[in-house]
Amino acid sequence: VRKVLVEFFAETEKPSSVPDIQAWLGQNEITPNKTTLYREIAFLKDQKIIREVKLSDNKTYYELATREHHHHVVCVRCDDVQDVVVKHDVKQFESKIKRTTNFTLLTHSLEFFGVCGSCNA
Amino acid sequence: VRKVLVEFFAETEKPSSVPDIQAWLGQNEITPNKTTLYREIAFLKDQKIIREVKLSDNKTYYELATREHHHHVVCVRCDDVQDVVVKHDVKQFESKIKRTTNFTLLTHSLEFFGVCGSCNA
DNA sequence: CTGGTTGCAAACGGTTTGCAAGGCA
DNA sequence: TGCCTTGCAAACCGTTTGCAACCAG
Repeated sequence: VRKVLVEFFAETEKPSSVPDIQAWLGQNEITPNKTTLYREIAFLKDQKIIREVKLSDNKTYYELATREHHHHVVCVRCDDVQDVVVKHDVKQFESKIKRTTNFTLLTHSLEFFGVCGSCNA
Repeated sequence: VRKVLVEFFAETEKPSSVPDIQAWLGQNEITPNKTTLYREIAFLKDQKIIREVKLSDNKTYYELATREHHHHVVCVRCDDVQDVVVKHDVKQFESKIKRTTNFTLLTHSLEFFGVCGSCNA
């Protein structure tokens, strides 16, 4: 199952949740138990092959960790997700935050919500 | 219950989840049914008295909507949450995103994760 | 009488856990 | 044999829903 998962992530550009993955695999005649899926996902995450992504619903999404650092725009109508790469990123904020809060920063997450082109039409 | 909730949010500076609120109320001898809480929270959110906040766990948090627009720094050790106000904010990114994705942007969410001062000691 | 409020029980959906069984070196 | 992998069932936890009771104007 592990290999199939890596292939899945390689050819999937959008973040996927475990239920998403299970549904997709199901259409390809692969029907692993959900426990297996959750365990494999945890493994791949530990190995830093995939990374967690949180969108607005209370689910956990995953995407290949090899992808360039980026953020997401989520359509509130159709749930479509697009990547956005922000030049210079949020780094400019981090030094200020370190000064004002004395946190040691590890990561950040930035998502935008709106209505996509096709839903606007 | 509604009044108590508004008071609760007024004197609480950190985002709170419904289970959080229920626990806090419990210590003050107020024990409403969780259904009631969820319904009141939904009401306050509809009235735009409180707003939703998503942190890294799969729970929904709420805070007073009257607070200045800000973001959060979450300690990955103790889950402490601090507010941060970022000057000029993320607005600078939004115009670029509008151009490249033709989304109509509504909101964004930005959270930082790290280790707080006391957990670092 | 009516509309808004509350409670309870059940369901739901994503996620986790305990345990037993299977596959392979 | 021993370890890694899989499945199944049940639990968990936040959240939602249907329904009945209740209270106030």
